[in-house]
Formats: sequence, C-alpha cells, structure tokens
Amino acid sequence: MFATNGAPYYEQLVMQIKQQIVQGSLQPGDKLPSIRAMAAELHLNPNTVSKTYQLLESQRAVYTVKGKGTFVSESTTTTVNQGEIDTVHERLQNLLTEAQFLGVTEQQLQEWVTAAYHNGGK
Amino acid sequence: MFATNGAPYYEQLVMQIKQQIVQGSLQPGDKLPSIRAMAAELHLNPNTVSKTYQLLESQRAVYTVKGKGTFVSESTTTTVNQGEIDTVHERLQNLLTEAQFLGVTEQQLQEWVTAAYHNGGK
Amino acid sequence: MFATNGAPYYEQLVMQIKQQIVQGSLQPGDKLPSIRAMAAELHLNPNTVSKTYQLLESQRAVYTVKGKGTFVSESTTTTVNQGEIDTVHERLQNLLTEAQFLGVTEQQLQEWVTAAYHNGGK
Amino acid sequence: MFATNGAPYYEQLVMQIKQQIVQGSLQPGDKLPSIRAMAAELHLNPNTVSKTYQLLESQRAVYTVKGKGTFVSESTTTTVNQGEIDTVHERLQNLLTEAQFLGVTEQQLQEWVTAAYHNGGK
DNA sequence: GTGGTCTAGACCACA
DNA sequence: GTGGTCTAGACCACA
Repeated sequence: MFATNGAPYYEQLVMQIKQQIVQGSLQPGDKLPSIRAMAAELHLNPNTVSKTYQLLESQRAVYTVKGKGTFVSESTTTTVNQGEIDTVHERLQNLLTEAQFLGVTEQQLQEWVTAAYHNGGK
Repeated sequence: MFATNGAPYYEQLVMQIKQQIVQGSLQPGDKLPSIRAMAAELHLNPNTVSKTYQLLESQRAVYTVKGKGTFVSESTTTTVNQGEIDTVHERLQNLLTEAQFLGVTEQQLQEWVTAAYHNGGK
Repeated sequence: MFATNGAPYYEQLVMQIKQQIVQGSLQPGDKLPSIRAMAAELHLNPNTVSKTYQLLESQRAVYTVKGKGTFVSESTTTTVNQGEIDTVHERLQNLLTEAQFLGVTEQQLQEWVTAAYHNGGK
Repeated sequence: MFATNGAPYYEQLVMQIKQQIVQGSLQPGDKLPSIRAMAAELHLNPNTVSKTYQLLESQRAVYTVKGKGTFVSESTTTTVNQGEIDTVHERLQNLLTEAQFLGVTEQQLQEWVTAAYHNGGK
C-alpha cells in the first residue's frame, strides 16, 4: 500500500496529497476524505491520518473546520517563506550531489524538473 | 559545527565529502584524513566517522587500504545502478512538489540544477 | 465570512457582539437582530446564533424578552466575578509569554492595551 | 497536577516550558528532561510529552538531537514573524474585550503587562 | 459524522 | 538512554 522506503506513513501521505493539490486533482475548497475514511481505505490508524492532516494544516495546505471536515486551502503560495525555500534549496543540492554521483546527466535532471512542472511530477 | 536539522551526523558528513568529490576539491586517489584526525577536527565520536567512511566505501566512493588509510575512488560512475537512480528521481519529485508549493518557479529550479553541475552546488 | 482559526462560530460571534458593546456601537437597550435575521445575514445555522445569544445571556451581556427579542443589558460590570477575572488574568499571562517569545516589546503591548480601552480595540 | 481549564495537557505544558524560558529558569542550551522522565513526573503519557516537545520544536523554542535529548534553543526571537504577531494581537484584543466586560480597569491591565515583563508573569 | 485528545504499549533508529 | 513512529481503542466537543 505504501512504499517501504523508510519514510513514515504520515510523511508519504503528506507528499501524496500535496502532489494531488499541485497537479490539480485536488482543487481549493475540495473536501478531503474524513480521517476515518482515509484510514480505512489505506489500512492506517486514524491517528496516523490525523497527524497527516495536522501537518498539512500547519503548512497552510489545508484547513480544518471542526465537525465538518478538512478542506484544501485557497492559495498556498501567498506568503513567501524564504527560510523554507532555503531549506528546499539545500536539500536539492544534496540530492543533486547524489545524482551526479550516480552519473545522472544535467540534461536528464532538467527534463525531470520540466516534467514535474508540467504534469505534476508523474 | 553541524546543522541540527535532525539528520544524523554521519549522513551529513557523507554528503559533505561527496560534495567535495563532485566539486573536485577531493580528487581520485586523494587520502582522506584518518578517522581519528577527522573525529578530532569535527568534534565527533570516532565511531561516527568510521560509520561515515564505511558508508562511503559501500557506495564505492572511497576505498580503504588497511594500515594505509582511506582514499577517493577512481571512477564513481562506472556501474549504473538504476534502482538508486529511481530512488533519487522519486526523492527529487517530492522535493519539486515542495518547491512548487513554496512558489519556486521552474526557471529558478533550472538555474539551481545548472549551478550544481557547474560549480558543485556552492 | 468567519475566520477559519479553529474557534467555533458561536464563539467568534460572541466576541464580535461583545466588542460592539464595549465599543459603544451597541448601546444598552438596543435590540439585537432576530436569530433568523442574524443567521441569514451571516450565513449561519439559526442554532449557532441561538447558542450565541444564550451564551451572551448567561454572561448577563444581553437579556431576552419572549416574543419581543434580545436586548443589550444596562450595566455589564455590576457584579464583579473574581473567578472569571482570574481566568482572564491567567489567559493574559499565557498570551504575554507568547508575545515575549515573538519579540513584542513591553511598550508595544502597553499601547495595544491603551488602544483597546480608548477605541474598542479597532 | 494540571489545571482543568479545558486546555489540553500538551498545550499547558508548552506554555509552562515557554514561561520557564522567558523567565530564565531554563537557559539556552539547557537540556529538558527526557520524554519518559517528564511523563513519569507529570503522570502523563510519553506520547503527550512527545507532542509537547515537537510543538516547541516547530516553534523553534527547543531543538532535538536524536538519541541525545531536547534542548532550549539559543535565540528564539531572531526571525520576526509578523503573521504570528498579528495573531497574538488579535487574541489580545479579544481578551481585552473580555477584561473590560468584567470591569477590569486599564490601569490594572497595564500593571499585569508590566509584571509579565519583569518577573515572567508570575 | 467529524476532528481532537489521551492512554497503553510496542518497536525502531541513533548515541 | 533518547526521541520517533504506529496501532488499538476510548472519550469528548462541535455541526
């Protein structure tokens, strides 16, 4: 059900939902499945899904209305957070170093970047 | 001395040495500092440095000659490991999703990739 | 219409009406809109507005005359409730700790207090 | 052990630790009790303490070194976050409205603010 | 129905 | 020893 790449379930699920938002298959205002429904579907404990939703909320990707549900936020790029961008830049540099080690060409990487921006990374 | 970003020390050190190799400040055949010297310099436990060198060796980035020391390998890109490339690709996609969320433009990312390939990411 | 800050709607509405009373835009004796009118105007469920009015009434801020409507009370500060004052004091201390953490100066806070007492906090 | 004011345990504990930091009884670099020790002392579940520490870390008040422990951060006011300051300001206005309702004088409030800044709110 | 909190307790990685 | 993850399952407030 989930990749066994060492990343915790809640992190994998955060990324999965973020990708759906970036790709547009989840639109602003859309309601996410309830914690219980998502947990049942993915064979996860409700606590794990709850943690996922709270993480997404802390990142302003979704918002929660108690008793109603969790919804995709309107605009997720309003406030530019330079600190977070720097962190992503740093992690990217580490990853690019790895890629160079494995012999991935610069052209291949540029294509991956282009692909990510034009069809949501899939 | 090391970032408190949650990543274990040995992992941060692996990345640091890999960057030096990719950048060329460490050349094939160059001798790495001894485990004790490196540990003293970085205020790390020798066990941590030892684990670092073992990790680098397991990835063919360096090789160890008993009694002589640890040296940078000749060519690190001879054997293409598709599995590892796929892993890097997957992690890149996650990172690109994050970047898009933060409003980083495709052009900015292309520049980061170019920079990484032309001056080692620094 | 209402902030999605996690606070339940009825609580936000209680605060909004209280502010209008403290500011003086709602005077003692003034009639509040009917539950149905208020609910329609704010796109809320009548039950939510009803709960709001009941809460305000339980705090002596308004009183209800059956068949006539809900009105702002004459004096809201007659009976000093030390227990509630202690609660507010405690919550204030928590908030002041937060403010200090964020680097808000004592002078800035004093100004905020002054402003709240001289123009209703707006 | 904890006040039964409705606030969740982890939130009360977050505030308690923040106050100790603002007051100076916890200094930058100080090690917090381990999750298990704190949980035992306060008769809480380790998960609840863990959530507390993670909240404090997400607010940069403490940092965690895996396997070593959780420590008070160096400077907690480096990056001014206007958004968070606005949120505190807003909550303060609500609280001041409550205080006015209860008949708390402006002078009394000014004294509370002064006290909070000169002896940590106690 | 919906999310939030909390306990009990297991298992894991890192130092 | 130390923090991190996860499950099972209970109870609560809000809509």
